[in-house]
Amino acid sequence: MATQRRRTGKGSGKRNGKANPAEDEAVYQAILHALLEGKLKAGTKLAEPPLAEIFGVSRERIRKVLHRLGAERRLEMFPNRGARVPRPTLDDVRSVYEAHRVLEAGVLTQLVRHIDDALIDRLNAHLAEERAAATRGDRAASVRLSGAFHVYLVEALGNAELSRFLADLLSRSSVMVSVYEPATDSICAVDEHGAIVEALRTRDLARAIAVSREHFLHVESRLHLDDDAAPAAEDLTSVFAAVKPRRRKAR
Amino acid sequence: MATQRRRTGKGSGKRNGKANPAEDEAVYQAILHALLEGKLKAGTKLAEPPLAEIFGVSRERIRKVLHRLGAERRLEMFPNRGARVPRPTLDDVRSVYEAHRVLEAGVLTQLVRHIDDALIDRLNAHLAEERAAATRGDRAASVRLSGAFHVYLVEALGNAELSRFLADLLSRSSVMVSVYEPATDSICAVDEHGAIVEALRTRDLARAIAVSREHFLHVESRLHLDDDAAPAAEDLTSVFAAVKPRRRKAR
DNA sequence: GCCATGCCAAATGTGCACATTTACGTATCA
DNA sequence: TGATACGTAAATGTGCACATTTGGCATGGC
Repeated sequence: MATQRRRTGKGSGKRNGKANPAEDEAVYQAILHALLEGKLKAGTKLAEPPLAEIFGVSRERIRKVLHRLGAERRLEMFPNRGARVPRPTLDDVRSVYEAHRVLEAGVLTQLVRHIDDALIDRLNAHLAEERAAATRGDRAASVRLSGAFHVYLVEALGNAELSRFLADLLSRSSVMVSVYEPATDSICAVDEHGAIVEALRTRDLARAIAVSREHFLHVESRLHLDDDAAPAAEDLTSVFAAVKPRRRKAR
Repeated sequence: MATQRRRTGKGSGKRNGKANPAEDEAVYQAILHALLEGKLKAGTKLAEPPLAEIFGVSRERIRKVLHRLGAERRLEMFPNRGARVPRPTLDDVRSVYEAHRVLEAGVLTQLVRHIDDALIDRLNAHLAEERAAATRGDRAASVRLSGAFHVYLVEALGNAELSRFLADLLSRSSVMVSVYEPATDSICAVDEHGAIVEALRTRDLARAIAVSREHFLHVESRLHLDDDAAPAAEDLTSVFAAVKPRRRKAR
């Protein structure tokens, strides 16, 4: 078996250098969720030492995660000056929405060529779910299903590149929505989704694109700059208090 | 060894650990270029120690670059087993081409709403360049300008998200082209580009999309699986011989 | 009173020394 | 002879110590 070689010095029961890829993912998911939920105020600095202390992992692990999030443009990285929560401008938000609009126009163009009854049925089933959630006033489900509708459209093409791009856009817009919160009922109106499906069923591409466009403009028009209405916090400890796998003890 | 340290230039610190962020970028660009140029055979393992030796930098530097390339899906990462040059299937290639096709359909849809004479003039000027390169037989310029045409179309929208997505698709397809090399004259036929511009000028969206679609299908049809025709090498030293910033002891 | 300068604590960046895992050659046995 | 087990070398993963940089604060000069 393994020769038990204990490193002298700071062992003291704590796990020293072991491979644990799950820990990376846990920290990554925790910070990502905090970003997506809007729990972190825009401009907040994410320093390595306090995060390492909060999560009870080494600084290098935090470091790796922060750089990964930076590469995904979910954090703003400043050389030698650390990572900060990005402060998206209203133009940034419009850019994401426009990209989603343009993408969906292309998707619809491709869809009308390959659409079949089975897909129409699936989309209608999804619409039924959306309506059910709306009628019973389940706002969380409504928001989720509204986003899922657009995911359905893209995934109907079965193209991994397009699906990935849409997922990126959606996660990005969800962050921004927390800043420029619409705070209205549901993000997407179900009847607009239904109109898109109906246009697809009749292979009316021009109408499908027009409805989709109006739909996105409608959603976009609800955005408004609302600076200090966001309940986001700056205190990292309170933000990550719930998901703390810490092993270290307090000093 | 040599205690001589230069402040300027790339004084590749072997024993001395100094900050040099430009070195990261140099290594990254070198490997990325090798990938884009198709110099690396699909399936080749990129181990850290030999690369560190070749570039004359520390292993951690190589490590960081490899992981970055893995996050960009330009390398295949296997936990505890290193990085390998991906081996794209023909379906992968078709997926990228289809994504490009779908994206451009959306871009054209948006473009016909905002197009003006100045843009038409710029596009025509670009077409003239393409024709000039084609008539003088400059294949390298033809390929470059052909790709730039599609970049022009997207950048006319001024949307950073869409531009980034297209750049990603283009770099990905250029890698794949080296595997499934078309080896024909030019990637894009100039007259097809001209037809797109003409359709845009007359605001004929349906025709623009149809031409674009045919254009992409035309390019895609040239692809063919050509296993061992690729001149890619497996020997890392020879691949990176030209871009070796390594410092010798005494010279 | 205000700006410039220098010092110090904290944070970031990096090389290095291990631990762990994988790959591979060799020996042993059925 | 072939397949399995084993031991060793190499490669990957990680924590740690240290260099470098940054930001703030105090001091002193104008």
